[in-house]
Amino acid sequence: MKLNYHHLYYFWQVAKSGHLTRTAEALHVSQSSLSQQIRQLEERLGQALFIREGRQLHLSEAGRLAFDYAETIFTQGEELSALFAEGGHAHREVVRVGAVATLSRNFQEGFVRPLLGRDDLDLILQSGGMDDLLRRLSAHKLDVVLSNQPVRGDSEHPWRSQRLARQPVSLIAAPHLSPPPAFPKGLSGHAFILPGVENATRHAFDQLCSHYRLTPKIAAEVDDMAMMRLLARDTQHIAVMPPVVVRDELHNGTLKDYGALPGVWEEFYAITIQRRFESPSLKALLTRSGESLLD
Amino acid sequence: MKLNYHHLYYFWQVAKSGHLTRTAEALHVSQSSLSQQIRQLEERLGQALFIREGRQLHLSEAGRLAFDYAETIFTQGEELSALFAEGGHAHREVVRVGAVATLSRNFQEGFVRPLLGRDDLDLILQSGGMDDLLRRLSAHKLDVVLSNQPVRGDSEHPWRSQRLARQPVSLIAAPHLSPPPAFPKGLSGHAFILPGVENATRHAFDQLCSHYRLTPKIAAEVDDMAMMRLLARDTQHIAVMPPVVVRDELHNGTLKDYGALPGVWEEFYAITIQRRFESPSLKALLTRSGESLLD
DNA sequence: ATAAATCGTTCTTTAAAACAGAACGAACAG
DNA sequence: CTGTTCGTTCTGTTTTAAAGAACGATTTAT
Repeated sequence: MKLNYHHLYYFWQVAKSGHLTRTAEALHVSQSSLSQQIRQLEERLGQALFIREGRQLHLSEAGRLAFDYAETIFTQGEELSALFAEGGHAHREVVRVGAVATLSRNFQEGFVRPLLGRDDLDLILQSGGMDDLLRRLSAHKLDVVLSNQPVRGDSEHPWRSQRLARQPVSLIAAPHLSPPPAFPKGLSGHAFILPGVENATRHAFDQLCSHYRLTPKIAAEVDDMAMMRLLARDTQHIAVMPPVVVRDELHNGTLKDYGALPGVWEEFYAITIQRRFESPSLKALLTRSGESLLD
Repeated sequence: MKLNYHHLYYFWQVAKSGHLTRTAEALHVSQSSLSQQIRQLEERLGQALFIREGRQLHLSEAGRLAFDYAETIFTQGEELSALFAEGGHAHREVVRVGAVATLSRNFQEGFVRPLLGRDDLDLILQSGGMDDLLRRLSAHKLDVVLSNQPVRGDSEHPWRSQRLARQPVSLIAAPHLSPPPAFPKGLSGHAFILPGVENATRHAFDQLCSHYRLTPKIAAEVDDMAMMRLLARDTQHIAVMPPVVVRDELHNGTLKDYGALPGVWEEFYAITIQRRFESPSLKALLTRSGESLLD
């Protein structure tokens, strides 16, 4: 037995104003009709939504609960309605991409590159924390979230994490360092700029160090790749990061790649909610091979 | 001309499965009925929601948009429905209070104290950042947010900030300090533990210092009142905080109150969204005099 | 290649709902 | 005590949703 949204709508309107007669006039229906349909809703839900005191209506506790739901339901509906009302113009395709703020900008750019040239489509890029982005994903305010970590979905949040690409992680530092850093030997006297502890790359790095019984000196822990790039450029410390991030600096000799760390990868995941109808453009993005994303 | 949620529901169901006939069977209606009502929805919105290719249905861009809205609308509806379905038992009153994590725990406790004894009511307390809490407030997942700062509401977010109480802010430190700190003189040689710069109390403190041309030495900036309490207890520095926070320590002599700062107040605000029907218990909380909150 | 089956649309009829109007009763104002 | 106001209930009417049949287009099977 399904919930009747028509009834719920009337309930919502009456609950908002608190008056049956006035609402009936505003909605251009008779008060008897309103009264009946609200009663039907109450019967359907099995509980009184209003407490009748004399000739006044007060929300019951159940009513307050229902009202909260009705509020989000119908504000959404009105938003939708308004969206279609404003000019009958056809809707352009929209792809909304969220990326965790700590993600390499190069990668983000590589991901959306196929969409950049197209003027038949709106691209929306948003940065944020993982929690925030996933919330937006669940609320259908985003189509995909880019992250360097997969997430485990559950029945309530049926997220799907798909690895798009992985890239090696190197020791990056100023050129002409002496002694030149190398892994696993030749690190003495150097300090490190590392990703923060909640980063998966950092975890892999720590494991690697532990395996070789190294306790590297840490100069800084940085979450943001753009920030790490700056620090690598402006200090004499060794940054542990994917070379792509500092591609330009490597090319023009400002920085040098002292070699990749074995078994340490920066990984990239696309997190989506499984849907029957994915946007065709997004689908195309997700089925590309990983290579083209990382150059 | 209002949006027909009945039509939207059918559209949502068909869009989810992608098949009209199967959906018709699942919903126990004829496919003709489904087809017609979806067509009516399209006419109402002025745009095709499905693209008919041969005998297949694909979502149009407008359809994808509508589907996203429908999704949130009807998942909310199903949640509501489920809530009432699980046993016909009457709903207990619920008061959901959010508090910014930096707020004094004493104050939070004082605020909800009248509700603690009542077993006819569920109390839900949540901590979090201001952004997060306000989002929950807007989504009707919270009834009130406690903060030490007011927020300005706008048309989209009609928040109402109501000052509940204010309390003096004192210099708090270990007893028997020499020289005993005093304001505005007698601060030399002492360092301070202060609230973070985004805190309104800190702002008032800085203004006061600037007025007396003082540049106090800062030992630590702490956002969390509970943390500040610990630091005050375990260091020799002077904490700038409301005495309430360390009431116990003041009482048993672990800490000493060296006097209130003139014109500096810690303020407490309750942020709500204006509604016609507030929970009576919440209403009672909000109309109390401020004094009882702070002892 | 042609027949049969599948799937969505359209038209017409039938069933179900939403609706309006009148009668009723309780609460409040003067 | 007498209007008037406001919500409820009952009854008949109107509107809307639903079912069924006919149709056309597309895919599958023979």
